[in-house]
Amino acid sequence: MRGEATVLHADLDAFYASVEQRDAPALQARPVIVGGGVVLAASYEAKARGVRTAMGGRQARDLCPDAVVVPPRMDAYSAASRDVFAIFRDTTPLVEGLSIDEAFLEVGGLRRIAGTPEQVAARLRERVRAEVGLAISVGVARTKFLAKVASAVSKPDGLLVVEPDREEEFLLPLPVERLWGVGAVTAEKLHRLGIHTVGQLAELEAATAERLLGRATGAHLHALARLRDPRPVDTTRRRGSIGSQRALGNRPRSVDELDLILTQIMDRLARRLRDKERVCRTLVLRLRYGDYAKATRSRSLRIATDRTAVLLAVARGLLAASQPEIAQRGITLIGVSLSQLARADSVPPELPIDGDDGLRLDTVLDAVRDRFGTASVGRAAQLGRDPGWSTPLLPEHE
DNA sequence: TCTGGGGTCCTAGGACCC
DNA sequence: TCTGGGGTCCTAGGACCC
Repeated sequence: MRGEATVLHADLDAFYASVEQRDAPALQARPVIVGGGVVLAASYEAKARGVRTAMGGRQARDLCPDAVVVPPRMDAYSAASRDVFAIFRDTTPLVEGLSIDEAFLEVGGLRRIAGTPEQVAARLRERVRAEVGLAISVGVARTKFLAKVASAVSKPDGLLVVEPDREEEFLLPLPVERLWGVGAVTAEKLHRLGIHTVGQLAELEAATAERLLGRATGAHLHALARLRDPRPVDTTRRRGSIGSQRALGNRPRSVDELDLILTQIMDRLARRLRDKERVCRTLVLRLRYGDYAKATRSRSLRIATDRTAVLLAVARGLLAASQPEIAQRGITLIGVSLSQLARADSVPPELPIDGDDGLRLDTVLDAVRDRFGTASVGRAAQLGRDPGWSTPLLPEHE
């Protein structure tokens, strides 16, 4: 006995590009590409010409020379996302955000006040269109996974309900690439075994899938292919990490140049941390060398923090340790992500905040001034405006 | 294909503790 | 003194998603 189709997956269409077309009438009905070096988003007019997300800008312009290329306006997208999520939450309290432009909504309890899930979905689409000016596709199904596949199949500007007794008919003929979690590598492994459809994957023994794809991935994908997805809509999920990165191109970078970029990244990240009233305990430095091979270096602190100066000191230590490798191989990307996030108020405020064994704010300010000139001190002062940072927060062996 | 920027989850070895 | 099992944390890497 299967349950009812009460999960909505709502997914804005070509989100960044649609916001650009909404805000600039001249762009409407024209191919639009957001992002220069790499395609961040393409309007459906551009997609029709073969332009795809993550494609190199050069290739995209070759495919679609008359496309309008616009730089991303993250603030506008964040604002549009907030507006849409407000409508989600006005529809049902049971909203699980997945990314800036998509969410799951559980609407099973709304029948008496708002109608069937399909009626709720139709009204949601109308409201997003009327109040925010964007097209949104919605899939409705018994499970999150099926709802997500349904919204993807319904695009653009679609609504698709997968009734519980039609699930096999809907899912099994689809290519395995449609499974949420099957990318290029996994698809290739499956193809080598002659598996191209979800139905073929479902016919395997679970143990076979696990041997082929790894225990967790194999078991998970095999369960999805057999229509098993017990995950409920989870409204309590919070972000587990935040990060920031910069692609650098191929030219050589001096130690000072890298340090400046790292300082900017840490400044931004720590401010985001504080804005969200969160602290982090683990810092991961991400590098991509001249040959585009990736590496990570991480350090966990004894005590979670949101202090720019502490985090910057840790990041600088990791970067310094990587400097010989960077000098030898070159560097094309630097990034940092902060993880093991917790609520800021979970760290007792009386923790030691001003060590006496080095690393004082004024030392950092001096260093910043020496390196970048007095013009940078303003920002450096702001970046260290919270005086609470010290070596006691660093790992003991530092 | 000469390659963004933001995330999630899983694997695996070693340290360390009981 | 030696051996063992179980659990957690740290670090590094990889696949995948939008």
